[in-house]
Amino acid sequence: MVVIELDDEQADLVFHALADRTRRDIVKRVLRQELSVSQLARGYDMSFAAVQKHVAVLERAALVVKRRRGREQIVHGDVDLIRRASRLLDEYEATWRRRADRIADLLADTSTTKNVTTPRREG
Amino acid sequence: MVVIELDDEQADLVFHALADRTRRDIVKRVLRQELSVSQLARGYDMSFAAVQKHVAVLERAALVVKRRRGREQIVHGDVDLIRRASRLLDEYEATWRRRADRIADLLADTSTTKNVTTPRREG
DNA sequence: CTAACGTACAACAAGATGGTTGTAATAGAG
DNA sequence: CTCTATTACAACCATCTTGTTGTACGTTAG
Repeated sequence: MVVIELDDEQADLVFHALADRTRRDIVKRVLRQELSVSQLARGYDMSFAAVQKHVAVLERAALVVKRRRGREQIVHGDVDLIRRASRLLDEYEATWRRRADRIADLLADTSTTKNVTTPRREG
Repeated sequence: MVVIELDDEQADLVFHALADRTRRDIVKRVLRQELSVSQLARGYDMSFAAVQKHVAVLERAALVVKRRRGREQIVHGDVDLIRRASRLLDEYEATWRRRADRIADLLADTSTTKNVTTPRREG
C-alpha cells in the first residue's frame, strides 16, 4: 500500500479542517455512513448554511467527497487523507525516536568521547 | 503502553496548532534537538515575537515544553500529544474499516436479508 | 404546473488569528 | 555596576473564521 506524504499546503488544509469538533464529528459520521448535507445539518445546533460551510472546509481538504443524488448532495468520508495525516504524525514520532536513539548511543558509547564537549547548536 | 485518547478540547488545540506550517516546522526541529526561542526565531523570516507566539500556541497544545536555562527558554518537543493525535486519526480509519466490513458482510451474506430493504437513515 | 425540499451563495457581524512594533523585566557577560 | 541578550507582553492592524439571515435556483412530489 503506497501512502503519499502530505505537502505543506495539504497539511494546512487537513489539520485546519480537523481543528474543529463539529467538523471532526461530521467526518466520523460520514465515514460510518453516507449522509446528505441536510441530514447532517439536522444533527447540529446551528443553521443549515453553517453546516454546509463546514462540509465545504472538509471538502477542500479532501477529507470528504460529495456526490449528487437527485436534489441531495451525499457526503461520504475519504479515509485516504486521514491516513496520510496520521502517517505525517508518525514521521514526527520517528524523528523523536531517532533523537532518543542518538542520545542513548551517546550515553552508551563511552569510548568515542570526541565532539561531546562542544554540542553543536542550531541558529 | 497506555495511550489516553484526546478529548475534544485537546484535539481542538492540537490540530489547530498543527494547522500552520511554521508551527509544524518548529515541532519537527525541537523533536530532533532542543532549541531556545531565539535560536528558533533565527530560522524564520518573521519577527521574534511572531515565533514566540507560535511557540506559545504549541505550548498550549502541549506539543512542546519550555524549560529555563539561564536567560534562555529551551523548547523541546513532547511526542505524547503527537502520538495521541495520530491514534485519534487511526480511530477514524478504524471506523471506516468497520463500515467497509459491514458492507462486505451485506454483500457476502445472502441468507439474512432482513432489514436490507429499509436502510436506516440518520437525521 | 405548483409547492416544498435541498442546496448554493452573498452579505454581514463578532471574534480569532497571525503578523507587526514598542516597551519592560530578567539574567549573564565584562 | 553597566551593557547586552533573551524573553514577555501589550497594542495595533489586516485578514480569516464562523456563525447568522436572506435570496435564488434546480429537483422532486403531488
